[in-house]
Amino acid sequence: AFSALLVGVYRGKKLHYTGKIGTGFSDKLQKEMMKQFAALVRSTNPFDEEPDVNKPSRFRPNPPHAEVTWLKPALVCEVSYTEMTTDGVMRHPSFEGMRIDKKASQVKEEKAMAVTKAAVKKTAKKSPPKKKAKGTPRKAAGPTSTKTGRAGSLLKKAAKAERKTLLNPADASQERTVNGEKLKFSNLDKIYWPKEKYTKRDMLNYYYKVAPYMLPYLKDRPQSLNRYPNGINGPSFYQKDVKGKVPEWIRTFPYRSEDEARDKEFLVASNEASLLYMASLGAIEINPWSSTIRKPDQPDWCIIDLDPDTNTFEKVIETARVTKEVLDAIKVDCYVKTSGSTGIHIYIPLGAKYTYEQSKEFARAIVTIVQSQLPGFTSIERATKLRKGKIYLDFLQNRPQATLAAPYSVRPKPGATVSAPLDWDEVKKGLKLKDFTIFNMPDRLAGIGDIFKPVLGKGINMKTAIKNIESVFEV
DNA sequence: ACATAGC
DNA sequence: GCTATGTCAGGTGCT
DNA sequence: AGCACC
Ligand SMILES: [Mn+2]
Ligand SMILES: [Mn+2]
Repeated sequence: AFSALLVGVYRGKKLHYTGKIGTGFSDKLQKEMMKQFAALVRSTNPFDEEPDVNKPSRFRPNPPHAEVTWLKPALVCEVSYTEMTTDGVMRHPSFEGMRIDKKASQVKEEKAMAVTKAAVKKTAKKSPPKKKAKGTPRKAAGPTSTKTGRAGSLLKKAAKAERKTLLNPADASQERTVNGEKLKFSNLDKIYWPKEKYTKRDMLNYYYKVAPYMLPYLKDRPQSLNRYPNGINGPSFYQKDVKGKVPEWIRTFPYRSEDEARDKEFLVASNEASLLYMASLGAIEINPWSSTIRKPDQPDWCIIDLDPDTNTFEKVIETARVTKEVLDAIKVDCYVKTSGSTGIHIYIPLGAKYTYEQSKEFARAIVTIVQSQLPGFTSIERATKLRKGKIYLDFLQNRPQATLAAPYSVRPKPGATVSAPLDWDEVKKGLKLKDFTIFNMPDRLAGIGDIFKPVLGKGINMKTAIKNIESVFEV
């Protein structure tokens, strides 16, 4: 298979590079295309200038190494994209299909058109095959947004442009209606990140932009609020019980704590308005349960939380890779994200089919194997004193009421970092937590979409997985 | 943000 | 009446 | 029962 297509258009006699397409083709279609490509392989670059296929982009800061296979520029395909960047390549390109009706030599740059026609571009091409990665670099934002509309039903899945901004840069206090609820945002000029001078407004605008991608991981889940009303260097506090303290449209989930004989209520996220409401309270971090109120004791995912303590992030990356190998060996799907702070989170989809207890014990089995393979710098001891500074393979977050920073959650850390879902091919030397922030995550999402989505899928078969553990690892 | 204690 | 201060977690593994 | 930990 190939990871991306390099395409271009003719300027006079010269074929000019216009970008790399990494999405929009199915596995089946890819197979057919590869057959077609076989006869067109050539040894030299057909473009006027050779593109750098390994150039990092803003949303793939550390792309997997790609090798190019050049093709004769004989084939034409259709591509949707949101605009041309200042570097002259397509922004958020997505493959829309081959065009057997067009000759390669006819493919010219399209002019900006009215909103009714063509977000479409025809191009001749060649391709850089690679294993299975999905790379799609591009660079820097254009200064204006060249409006390219959608050509109706022709485009099934055009790359989405970033959502527009929620709050204006001028007023310190603003009201907006979201999901039919009037939300008041105040203290918008308050500096939440002093070193960078990022404000509460910056954070709220971020949450608004990513809300559609983030909501599935929050909806119907009780929340543990961790509030920083005066920014990341100010005092913070936890808030779980919101009974009588939130507007009536905010959903809640009743509970009783062990010691206190008082009725309490968790806040439950239900829509964008509730996400923005939490953020407006200074909840920089969003910390949802792993289960929903529909099945409060049955988590949708199992978490393996890698906490580095004194170790380098390189070692955490190595630990994540070993964890992935162990899970691959027993045929268990898993997905990975940066914590946004110092560690890495690995999620295994459970489909709300098992209890927290089962999830925890499954995680324990996995991390026990990982620890035995990396005894030098990992630990599963709960007591920090016994860990001796090793990476903690934390499986104990798989219990009722425990939370972790959600996918795409902002963290109260320098740089306004966010928890960033990753492709496994990005989890390698060179990965940096600080590469993912409130300012570049919306672009990455528009480009590659929510790659964490399978976490909410059908879920693994734990019985089969445990059987595989027994046979593969002889435990 | 809000309740209560203290001046 | 005004300002200062306090409060806004909690279950669990373990000793 | 109390503490440490997340
Ligand atoms: Mn962690
Ligand atoms: Mn942890």
